[in-house]
Amino acid sequence: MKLLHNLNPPQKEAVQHGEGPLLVLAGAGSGKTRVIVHRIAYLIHERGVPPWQILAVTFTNKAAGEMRERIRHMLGDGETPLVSTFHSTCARFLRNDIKSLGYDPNFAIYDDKDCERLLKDCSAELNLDEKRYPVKLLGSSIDEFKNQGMTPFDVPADSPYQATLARVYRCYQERLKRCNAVDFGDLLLLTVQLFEEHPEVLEKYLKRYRWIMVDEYQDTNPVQYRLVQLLAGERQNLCVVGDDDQSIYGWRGADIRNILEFEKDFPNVKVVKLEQNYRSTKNILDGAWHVVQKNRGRKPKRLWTDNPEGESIVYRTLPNEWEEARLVCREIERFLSEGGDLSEVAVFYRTNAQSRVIEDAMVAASVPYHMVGGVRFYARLEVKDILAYLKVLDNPADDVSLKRIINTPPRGIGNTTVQRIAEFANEKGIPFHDAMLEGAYGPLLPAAAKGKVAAFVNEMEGYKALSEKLPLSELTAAVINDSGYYARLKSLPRDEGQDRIENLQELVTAMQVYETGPGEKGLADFLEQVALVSDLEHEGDGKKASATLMTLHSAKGLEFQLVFMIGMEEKLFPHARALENPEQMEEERRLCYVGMTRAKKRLFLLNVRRRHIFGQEQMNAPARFIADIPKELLDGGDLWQRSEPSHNFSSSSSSSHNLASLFEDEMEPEVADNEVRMVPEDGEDGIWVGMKVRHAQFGPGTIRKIEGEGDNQKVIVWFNSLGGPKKLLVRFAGLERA
DNA sequence: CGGAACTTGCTTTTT
DNA sequence: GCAAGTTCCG
Repeated sequence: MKLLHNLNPPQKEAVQHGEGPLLVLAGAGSGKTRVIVHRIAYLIHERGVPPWQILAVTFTNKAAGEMRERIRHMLGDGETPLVSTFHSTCARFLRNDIKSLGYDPNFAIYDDKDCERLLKDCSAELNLDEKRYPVKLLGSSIDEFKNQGMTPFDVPADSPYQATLARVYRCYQERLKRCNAVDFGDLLLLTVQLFEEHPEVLEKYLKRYRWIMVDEYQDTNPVQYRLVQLLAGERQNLCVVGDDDQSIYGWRGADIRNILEFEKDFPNVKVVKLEQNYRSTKNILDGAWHVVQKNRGRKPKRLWTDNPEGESIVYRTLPNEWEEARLVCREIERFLSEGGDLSEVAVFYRTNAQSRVIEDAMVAASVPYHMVGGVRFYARLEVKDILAYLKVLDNPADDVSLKRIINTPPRGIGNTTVQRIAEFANEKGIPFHDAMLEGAYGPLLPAAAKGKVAAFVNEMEGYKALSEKLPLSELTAAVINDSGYYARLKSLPRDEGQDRIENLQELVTAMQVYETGPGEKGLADFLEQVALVSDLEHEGDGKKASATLMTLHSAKGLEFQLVFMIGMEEKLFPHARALENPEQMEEERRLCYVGMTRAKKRLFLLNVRRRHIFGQEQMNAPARFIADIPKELLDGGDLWQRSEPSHNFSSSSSSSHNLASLFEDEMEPEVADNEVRMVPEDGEDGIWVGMKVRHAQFGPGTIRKIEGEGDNQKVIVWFNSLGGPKKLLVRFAGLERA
């Protein structure tokens, strides 16, 4: 076993550390996962620790998956340690022992949307003014309370406002319990409560899990911190790995002090620093360091690398987001022509909304890509609808799901009826489901409504019966058909219905895959996966090479040879909401650091002069981070406010464009409007047959024909250079009026 | 009660 | 610019 082979001295030190707390400060690209994996193998092989005594906790499913994979690769197929996210770990504990807290073990896990529905009911019950207490705000406040480890009774009523929040929180919590449901925050908080109020339960887990590892420790919030402490027990065989420079989840309650003060919390801790970076070129590493080094709340340190200096970091400013996207595609093509591998390419953006333009450009340029995150599959309307049927079958007390489907598709059970049932449920403090039965069989409702509700109850009983004999995928197919949901989608206009039908087919396929996979095959287990994994893994796409699109947040832990960071503009990145708050600004800076340090060989920092946000044109200054990178590391750095020359079509008509003033609104010459207006927004005034245009590549030409509208608008242009026509998507052509 | 037409408010980031 | 929520009408 070459366990210690190819490890540098500090890595070895971390791997070989025995009992007692261990803090590994692992810089970007310093072989962090490697250390965890090797350490686990070391414990098992050299220390004789049984695998089932080891628990490794991560933040994301992706990280857990990767770690599991690498452990299996190292240890083979035998028994493996439990590697899972905080939330899945807690869900597992709660499924076993939540009875002690008065919930049923088949509790549902609510996502944000579900919680919002519930909160709305609470808000109504408490007669709150929705203007003063927007549901969104209530939700985030409660989430924050939970992250801090506070129950409704821990909320200090030091102002009327706080007192109201506490009341909402209490109401919300009661309702969740009545639904036999928990939210994400509860998974952690209830587990802590469980352990603190029932020491005998904790004892059970302490006996079993004797070695605890926590990845990305800098991202733990106070509840997670408490959980880790509880699980460490007196043994304190606790190994935490993290990097304060990569703490990017402050908004989710993560407290960077957890890692900065770990040494205080565990006085006899062993600290190991991993400072050699194996990933990036010197230029990239240096550039990133200059960005993050400005932060005050960090442990002073500087990574080093034996890697070559490498290429300069490339900085470019484009006229608009479409040109930005096109540059990305062109550079990807260049990279491929140099023999690069598409799976080594990533595009990072600050907000999900930015992905669309890139996607469109990639489709147009035929660059295969896949998106990580984004609109989650299981969050789609139609998927949630069908899942709601299944959730009710699994847990009839689930009010939110039941109310969702009772009249979806329409079965003539209107608002009045639902309201009456809900009122009855509230009066009695019983689940909506029980009140609904009363409606179907008792004197609660007028005859017409009663009949319809009874029919629905019947329908659900039918599914329940099916659920006992059919595999999940077939049950689901039956629900989709028999409920009339499918017929309804069919009846929609083609463009609306088709996507949704395909999504439902994908849902059934996902279930079939799940059924043939290993492990549990039940409905409850599937639902848990859906709640916690929250996205379909598209690994099955045959590892077909494709570029990766994702937010900066989901980029953490990954690496690529070629990285683009787009939208490097003030108000976007750093995000507008961070501008006023120094702490949040530090987090943006770390986010920038995380993004840059993902790049192994080539790094592009891009921004645009004008961008559409909320459908409105905005002009923002370049991200401040650009100016923090020494000019000698940057290609384009000395001209940092200059437009990208070779792709700035109007540069010939106005050389003043090349100078620094472009970002100042007043100075913006109107000539620049041309190229922007040419980008079709709603197909309005911009173009007409016979119009003379200029194309970056093909030069001057004349529009012969216009086809389609909006995003799909195409033009046929007769180009002089070609001596013939060319069909172009207006959106991507970047045509300029000639 | 159901569906169309209109209005709104929204965007950080994820389990 | 868009999706979701609300209002209004048949």
